[in-house]
Amino acid sequence: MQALERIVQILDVVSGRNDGASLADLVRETAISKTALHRIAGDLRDSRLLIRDRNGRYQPGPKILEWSGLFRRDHVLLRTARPILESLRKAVGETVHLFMYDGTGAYYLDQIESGHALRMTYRIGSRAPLHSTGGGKAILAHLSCAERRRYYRESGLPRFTSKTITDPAALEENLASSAPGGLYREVGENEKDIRCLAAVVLDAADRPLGAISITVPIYRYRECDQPDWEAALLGAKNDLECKLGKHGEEQ
Amino acid sequence: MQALERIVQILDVVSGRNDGASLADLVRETAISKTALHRIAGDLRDSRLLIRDRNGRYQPGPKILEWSGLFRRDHVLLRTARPILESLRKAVGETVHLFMYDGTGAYYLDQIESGHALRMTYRIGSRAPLHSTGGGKAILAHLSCAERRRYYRESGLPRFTSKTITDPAALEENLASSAPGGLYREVGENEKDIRCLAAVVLDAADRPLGAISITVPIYRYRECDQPDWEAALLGAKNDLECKLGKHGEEQ
DNA sequence: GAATAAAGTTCCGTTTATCGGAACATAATG
DNA sequence: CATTATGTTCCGATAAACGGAACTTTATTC
Repeated sequence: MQALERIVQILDVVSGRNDGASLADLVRETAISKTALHRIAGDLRDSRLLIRDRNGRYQPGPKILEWSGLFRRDHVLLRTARPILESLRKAVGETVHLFMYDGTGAYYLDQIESGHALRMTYRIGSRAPLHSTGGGKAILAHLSCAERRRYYRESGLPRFTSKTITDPAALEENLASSAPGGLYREVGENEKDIRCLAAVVLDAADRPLGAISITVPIYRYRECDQPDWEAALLGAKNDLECKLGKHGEEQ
Repeated sequence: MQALERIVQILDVVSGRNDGASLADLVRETAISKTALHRIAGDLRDSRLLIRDRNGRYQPGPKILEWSGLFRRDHVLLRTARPILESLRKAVGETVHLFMYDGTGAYYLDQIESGHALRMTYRIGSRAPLHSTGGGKAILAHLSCAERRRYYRESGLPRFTSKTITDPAALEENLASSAPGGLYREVGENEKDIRCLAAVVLDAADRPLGAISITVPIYRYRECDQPDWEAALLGAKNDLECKLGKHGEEQ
């Protein structure tokens, strides 16, 4: 659908800038003709997906908030996980993430940032690679072999840093040698100088719903914290799985 | 644009339900053919605006979070107002709202709910009528006569309750007789048994950016609270206007 | 577990919604 | 005041989207 691709392009540009985009900006940053942009932007405005500020620049519109507000309010995983993430964040003092797996890939569903000035921030809703992030690896390890192979093939295991594992065989081995308790480590594979500890979140049928992770800059990492973090993370994982009805019908 | 209208319809239905929508649900709730729905929903999935859960039902996709996350992070008015709304909510103990005016209408930009079981909840991002809500009236009163007349004409001043003011002349008079300090009252005009106290938020050129309001169920309203609320609301309004750079270049 | 109904998917000729060039209008810039 | 950048309107051509019909798969009923 051509129209949709263009709509997405436009909204990506507009929401990716701090102070919106003018029509000319859109002409430069997309491959869409000025005429079409003018028309589509007008239509997006009618649908309240865009608004024009007093300088005539296009800004994200309230419709997006409407959709996402409902999203946030009603999303079971998000709503259930929030308080658990908050206690985890409080316990470890570092950025924690909630990943969601949707059958083809994972994305950041929620994030609570560390209090430190230097912290890891990703964009909520953006894609997380499965092979180079802690949460992604935790999920990958709990897919069937067939699904894993399909991911290897379709993604091509792109390299992000010098440490990214881009060889399927090496990745298989890495996944098999997980940390105690079914936790997964990742050291600089997705982003230089960042390490990550993650646990998968499974449903009643042991299929991965997503993952929880703790992310920390490498220089702030201390070996001695590790046991506490592992315990806290495992606690959070179990807590969340229980609340989602995995281990018997509680709650 | 037909495609866009359909996309919006589909996402409205999907995000308006608690547990997503099946294709058949969409066939029932929109006037789009099954074939087209199937195709468009597939395209929306490719763009990550929808996902399919394990029951095959369509759910809002991460792209929406991505767009709205950026929206929330970067929106000046929202970010600036948040802490102010929080203290206001704390001071009065009732639901507070932030309205934004975008040149043609107003919408709920943020909301902090009261702790009470019975509270007023609107959907963030949804439209707020200008003539029947406290915040709307505060904004309306600060538009030029021409803009106000245009709104009367275009909206037709629809009636929501028996108390809604639907006559332009009566509304003009109502707006002229505002409460002390430039505050606006609304009693059951938008929703039965709900009353509201609101203040406009102006920019450096005295044009309305939006409004702040306190909303309370009529039975919980006590005359004696009024002076405190008025003071708190005026304080919040001034605070916000200062932070936005109205009264000289502070901050 | 066969029969029936409902939901989901694919195919393909038709049509209409969208496309973009060109010309025009308006606002910024030097 | 000339010049350039930006925003807007018009309109015929075209390909992108449309929907009916047929088909497959999944659920429901007896």
